[in-house]
Amino acid sequence: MARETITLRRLAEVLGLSQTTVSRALNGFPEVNEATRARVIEAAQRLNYRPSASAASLATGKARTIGHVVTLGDHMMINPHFTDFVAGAGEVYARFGYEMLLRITGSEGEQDVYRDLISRRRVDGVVVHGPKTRDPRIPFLRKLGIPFVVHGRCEEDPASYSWIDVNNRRAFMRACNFLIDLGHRRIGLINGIETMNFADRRRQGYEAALAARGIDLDTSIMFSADMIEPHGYRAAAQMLSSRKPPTAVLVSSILPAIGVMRALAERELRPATDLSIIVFDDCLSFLQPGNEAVSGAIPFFTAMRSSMRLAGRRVAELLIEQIEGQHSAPKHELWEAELVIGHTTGPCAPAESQVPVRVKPFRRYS
Amino acid sequence: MARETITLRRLAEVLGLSQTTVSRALNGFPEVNEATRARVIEAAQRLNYRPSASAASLATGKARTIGHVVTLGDHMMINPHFTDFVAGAGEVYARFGYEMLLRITGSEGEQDVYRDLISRRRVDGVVVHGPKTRDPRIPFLRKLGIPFVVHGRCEEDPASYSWIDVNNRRAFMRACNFLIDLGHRRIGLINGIETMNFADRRRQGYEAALAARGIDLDTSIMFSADMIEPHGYRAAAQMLSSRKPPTAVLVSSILPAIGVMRALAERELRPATDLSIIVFDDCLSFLQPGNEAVSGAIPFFTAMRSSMRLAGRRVAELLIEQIEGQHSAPKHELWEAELVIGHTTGPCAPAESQVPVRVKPFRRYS
DNA sequence: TTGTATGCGTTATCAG
DNA sequence: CTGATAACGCATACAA
Repeated sequence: MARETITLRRLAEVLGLSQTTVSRALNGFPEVNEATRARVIEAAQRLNYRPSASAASLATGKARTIGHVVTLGDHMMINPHFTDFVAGAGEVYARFGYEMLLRITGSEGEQDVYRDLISRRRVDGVVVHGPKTRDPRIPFLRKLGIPFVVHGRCEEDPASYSWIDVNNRRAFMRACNFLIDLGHRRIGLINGIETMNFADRRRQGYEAALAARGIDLDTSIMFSADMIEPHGYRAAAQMLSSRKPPTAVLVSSILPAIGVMRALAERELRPATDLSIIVFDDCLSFLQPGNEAVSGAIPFFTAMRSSMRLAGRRVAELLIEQIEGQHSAPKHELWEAELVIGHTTGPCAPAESQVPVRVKPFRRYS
Repeated sequence: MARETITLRRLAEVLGLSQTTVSRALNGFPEVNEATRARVIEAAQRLNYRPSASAASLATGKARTIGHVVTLGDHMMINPHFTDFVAGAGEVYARFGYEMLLRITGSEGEQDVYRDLISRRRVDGVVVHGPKTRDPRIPFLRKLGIPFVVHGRCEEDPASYSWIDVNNRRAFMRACNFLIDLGHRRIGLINGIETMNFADRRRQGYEAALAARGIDLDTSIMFSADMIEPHGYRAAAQMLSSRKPPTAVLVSSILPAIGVMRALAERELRPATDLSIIVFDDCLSFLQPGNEAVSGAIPFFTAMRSSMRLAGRRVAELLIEQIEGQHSAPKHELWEAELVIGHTTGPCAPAESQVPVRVKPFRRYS
């Protein structure tokens, strides 16, 4: 029983008006008589009129669509952090009447995907996910002259485009200092893939903190791979089985941190007591009891925390501004992660510790 | 340096041909001279010509886009299983030249979203995610007369539309029988939200298996909520703290199962030994070491397993068939989940067990 | 305040 | 094998 689709022309016929007037009435032009406008709107609703997206797009030159290109990781997987980011962006798109286009792609020919999206005029702008330290996509998109916002940033010429990033370097420096203050001296690192700029900067923070306290690096307790559970498990298993296991570890995502927990359980070891763990927590919704601003209860993991969902929202807002506004200067936001103390950190065992330390759970450091 | 976008007309001018011929050459019409076709293709590539999506869509009436509407859960979250599904679907879309449109929505006014998508002709078809036992979306979409495929199915009139589903009832029956065979008599259930048809059917399977072996239901060890980590944790914590904890538990997703592990660790209990766990595993990529066909190694969790990614692929294929083909009859596929034995199941402790049982890990039952 | 005429960039019909 | 020409459904400059 599909009712025939109703077009602007038919709607105008029915109303005994011209297409122009109907179009203007519907699009809120001021010069329309309020009485006719009311009539038009009523009829449009009654007949369930909706303008054809492609016709509107063809006429205006705007697609009212934003592209997200997600690159499948080593494990042919979509980064699960993407889910929450997209949820945040989606809210904003809904509010402003934009659609979200998703392209899944392998790592080869990524640029072609962008070019394709742009030159077929399917999107008005794109969001760049997971920038590498040097990422050819950015100069490429700049050359194309299309609006885009980067979630994260690159090292080259970051002033020339809009981005939103977390201060990853400082976050890991801080987390590391916190562990050192607890008396830990042997601190492992389970990082993401370090061609990713965020992971690279996290390692810098870790190294800087150790260096500042005169602790030598030990690459045998530094790991880097996709942020998935098995990576955390394997890295932890290897460290815990070594002759000189670390007393604390910095983990780049809550997913590998779960793997660390598994490795501990397998050995009947306990977090905090036997191994202190701090994770970078993007507030993955499927691991949190509530929404992004997890409130009240003491979280399980001690974490540096920053919300993916919020980032998604903000990136979407910036991009829409850029698309609709006059060409303003690029904008940047550098967010500080919040340190939240949970149940997975504690003082270093006396044997290795220099000073006994006591910590109250759940203090927040701005 | 945004090169001016090149249109069919300009391309035709450059070539000294008519738009018609150029269009035909590019779209592979047989009546074009192969020499001219080659010339056209060469020029198109050189000038980087791409047809405007909206113009093509307007002319053909096809959007070459498929809509996915994802409803935010209680925790404002996107179901993480969605990620892998979408990765599978995306592969197929890429292969057939379709785009994927994603709409994030709250639970209210879901139907409006579909209506909007369809009547603005933004999509040629939609995928229905997470059908409830009675789901108004299905009759609604049928009435609209638009192509759609359901991932899962509803109870009402399932023959009237295309779907792909896992035999959830049998999967849980099988898992439950396996536990009973191991000597377990007190088996808990940590289920998804039971207005979802898949969760409802899983409970049916669980209940049927118990009933068949003369074991009474005990609602104090049956839980139902969003499939997230904290749900598994809380349910397990509650059961383990009770006077008569279960010796085994059936869990609806690997995420709450991780929560169960946390509850165990907290009490210094061990999986298999102290509590047997079987999970329904959708092969979430961020928890697996490899791709969907996790090969070789013994998995940690004993699981009923079915791949989300494969389901995404197949659903996309069916939908495209339906869009492009002649109106064929609805198709249905009911997949059987595979039982894979990992490290989280073992015989019931002698005190309660009737027969001692020994199990080899990693046998697969087709 | 309303209407006419034209263009947006394709595809498709019908001649040649 | 190729080319005019007319849709497709909307927006908008210009006219009234």
